[in-house]
Amino acid sequence: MTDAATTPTPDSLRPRTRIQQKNREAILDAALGVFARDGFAGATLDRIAAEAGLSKPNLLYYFRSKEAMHHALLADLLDLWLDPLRAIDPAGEPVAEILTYVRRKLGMSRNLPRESRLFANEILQGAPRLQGVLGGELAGLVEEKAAIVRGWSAAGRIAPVHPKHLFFSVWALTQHYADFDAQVVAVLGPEADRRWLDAERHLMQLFTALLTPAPGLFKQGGAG
Amino acid sequence: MTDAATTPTPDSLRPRTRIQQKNREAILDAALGVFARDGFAGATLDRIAAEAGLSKPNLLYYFRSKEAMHHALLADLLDLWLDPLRAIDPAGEPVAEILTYVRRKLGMSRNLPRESRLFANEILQGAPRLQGVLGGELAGLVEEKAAIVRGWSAAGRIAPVHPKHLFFSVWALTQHYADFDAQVVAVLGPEADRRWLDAERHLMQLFTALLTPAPGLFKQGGAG
DNA sequence: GTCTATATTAAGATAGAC
DNA sequence: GTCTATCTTAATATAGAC
Repeated sequence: MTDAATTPTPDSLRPRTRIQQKNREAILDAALGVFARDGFAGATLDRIAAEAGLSKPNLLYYFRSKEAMHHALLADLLDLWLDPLRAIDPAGEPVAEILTYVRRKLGMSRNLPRESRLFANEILQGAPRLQGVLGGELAGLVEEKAAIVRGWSAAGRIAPVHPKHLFFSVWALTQHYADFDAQVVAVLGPEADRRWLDAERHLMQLFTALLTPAPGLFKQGGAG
Repeated sequence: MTDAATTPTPDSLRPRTRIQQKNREAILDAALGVFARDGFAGATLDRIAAEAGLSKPNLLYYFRSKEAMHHALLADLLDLWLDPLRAIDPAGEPVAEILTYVRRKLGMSRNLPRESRLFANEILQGAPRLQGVLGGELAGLVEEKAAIVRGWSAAGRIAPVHPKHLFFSVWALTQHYADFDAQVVAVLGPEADRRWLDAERHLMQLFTALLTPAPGLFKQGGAG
């Protein structure tokens, strides 16, 4: 079955010419930067137009409103954002699985800081446009992964931790380096160049200490 | 020496009638809520006026501009924000000092969430009005306290950690519960009522695990 | 599809009566 | 000190030519 009118084709996937695609992407890229820095209310179409290299009315040819641009960005974001969490494998080695998760999330902070800030802005403002998704898709996925962590704790393969607060910790610690970068850089001064490397080392140490089970208790099966 | 004209009296301390004081405080209180939720650009004088129970022109009788209100809030905030960090005592028991610090910071997230979000909004936007203070007062204080932590690590009284990234971790983990409350509540669902208690337990466990030095290495002096 | 010109609304700030 | 009325600017969005 090829793509057809059977399933309602989402707006973001409607076929377009190469020029249309290119302009759409240029607009969304510019909008991402502006929304991330200035928030929804602080962002202006003038700025987005300038950064995209298009005129303001031309922006509104591609998106019917500022709101629509913001919506298009957010709609794609959560999926991307949750990829590392989805990748947690119940069959993997528990501590390694979580350390990998942390490393991936930190990598996203480093490589996608605008996305992180867009998300942070939205949540800070009470998640007016994400409420449903947070309580639905996100809560469901977290519930599923929390059960895995709970199982690992019960089996003594990691220390007993509150699974959901463990995830909060991963989010808080990794996203901090994107969202609060201005503060991180100001505090570190000349050390700031090394911040991503030092952050990774620090977070590996932190989660290893938190999760490594106390020796001699429960351990069943051992390594491998 | 009582207060006199010797030191330039800051605007926020100029003597006022009780009514003036009360209105000023009502305005700042309302402004704090609105700036925290909507960011600087998203905040409107109409909203602030409504929440303060005053007319818009009356707001501008007390503060010459929206910018001035924001400035007044930020000016007081950093001092308050850094109090728990200042309280870290080099003569205290290392792990206990840091756990106390974490507990105080978490308490501030719980009791002063608007302040936390105001601060987060500002940093998220690149700290345009705090750059100087972050690189000055904040960086200086962190440097001082980092030296203490470094000393504790060197003496084997806590595990060897990167002191500044340790502070970042405290900030990220505690402020997350204020700034991302919408997400925390959505993910926890019915558990959300217990979030502050569970967060405290989780963070105590996390920092205890991170900081407690490996037994048998270095330990000099022991308990007491 | 892209532009110039413009309608419309909202928000910061001021004037001036009381 | 506080209000109503208003000025002014800036920003979203649209009309209509090309």
